[in-house]
Amino acid sequence: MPSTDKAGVLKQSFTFSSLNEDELAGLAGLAIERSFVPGEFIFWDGDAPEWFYIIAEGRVKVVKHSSLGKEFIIAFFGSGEMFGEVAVFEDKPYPASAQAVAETKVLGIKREDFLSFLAHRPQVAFRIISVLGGRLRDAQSRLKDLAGERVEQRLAQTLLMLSAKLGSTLPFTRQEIADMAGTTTETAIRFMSRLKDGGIIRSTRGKIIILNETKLRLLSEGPPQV
Amino acid sequence: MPSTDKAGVLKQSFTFSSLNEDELAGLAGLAIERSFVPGEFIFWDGDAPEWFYIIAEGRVKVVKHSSLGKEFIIAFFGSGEMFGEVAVFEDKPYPASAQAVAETKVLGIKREDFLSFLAHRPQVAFRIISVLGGRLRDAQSRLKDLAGERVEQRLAQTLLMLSAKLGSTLPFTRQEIADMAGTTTETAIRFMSRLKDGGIIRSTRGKIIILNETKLRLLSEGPPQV
DNA sequence: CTGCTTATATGAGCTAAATCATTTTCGGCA
DNA sequence: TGCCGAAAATGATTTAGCTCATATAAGCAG
Repeated sequence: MPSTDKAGVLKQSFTFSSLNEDELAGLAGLAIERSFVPGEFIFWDGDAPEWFYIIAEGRVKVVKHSSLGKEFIIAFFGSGEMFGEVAVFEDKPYPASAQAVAETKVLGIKREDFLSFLAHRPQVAFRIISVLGGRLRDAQSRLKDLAGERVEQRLAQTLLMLSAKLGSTLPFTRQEIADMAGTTTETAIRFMSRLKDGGIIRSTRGKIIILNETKLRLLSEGPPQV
Repeated sequence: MPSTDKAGVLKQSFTFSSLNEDELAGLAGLAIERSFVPGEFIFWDGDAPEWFYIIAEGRVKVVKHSSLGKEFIIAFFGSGEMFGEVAVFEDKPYPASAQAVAETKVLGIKREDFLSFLAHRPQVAFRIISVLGGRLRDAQSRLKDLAGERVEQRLAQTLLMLSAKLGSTLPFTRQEIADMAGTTTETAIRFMSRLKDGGIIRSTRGKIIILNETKLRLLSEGPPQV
């Protein structure tokens, strides 16, 4: 018996939720399932883009490394989200690496299979445009922050972005937050300590709970008048 | 008589070049032409996304401002390139401002008109996926640079990116380069002076000519061993 | 419970790059 | 031609935040 209901996984993803049963079954037929343990890489920056992925369960981070080896986290993805798609559409090497951060199952679809499936489903193409558009918007906003805001504001901005997506409980270490905001772990820790003192967050090891989003937003916007 | 051959402009853009004469004419019929003088804004960050734009002639920069007013240049666009599309697809306010940097003519198409045109042209949707994918890739690469590389390497990277798109003669001031690399004008000037001394670039006012791309690439990659 | 690993915390210096200030050069135009 | 505004150049000073070093605490395996 199948270990995962592939069509069900596809159905619950934004990109494919508009497909009917037959179409879902057809696409599911093209998909294979792969499992990864925490820390394992799904693909590496520079690999040929053979596969397009959808997360069935678990969590994946997409990262790039600087010339000095420092890690930058482009994004975290969870169930129903796709990744690796940019490389697939352009037929260029993956521009980043994907790494499982939890016990993770993904559906993989071969590049050519996916493209020919897509050729007959304009509505899926529109969904993809929508997803890419949203990601582009995010990326440009982060670019502006990295280029022009100070660390405090970048960190606050990062927390807000995460909470908009995941709710007020964020399952991240300070190191991960730092790698998303483009700063060091120490700086992230110091900032979080101040947020804790100010009653803006609460936290346990590896978890951050946002208590006062309004104050956090102030910090992320205004000049550092604290 | 029409001041501009609208269908001709569309035809020479990557996104629409696959359309046939009739389709081009149809789309051209939806487009209006607008002209801008250097410095004039086409839309502002936060405006409602009524229009989707294609450049007929001239040059446009897309910028975002930090909380302290510092300008960050997301991209420059020239003839045949589209901009403002992310806002249009998502029906959210423009996430950045667009400003003409030269005498510029653009074709504008109303959001709804464009979307309904697109609904019947999957091949155009694929082109758009391709454009968005490329821009997303660029943005993510720049994110990594801004977060993890030092200014020297970011500046070198910026020059390389521009030369890949425009050739070895780059019509930019040091200030513009700085605003793209996320640094200050002074720092950009100092860096350029060193590049000049090293015979890597030549330059006149407002123009930079890359003489030795190989050396520049070394600078952009390696640790600063100069 | 005990030890071990990993996250969090905190202090003290150091440095890349920003800031501030002034000067020189260029190119268009009256 | 000579003037003027913008771009480019250069020096001096300051500082945000990175680095390095060391310490405490929390979860987990045996």
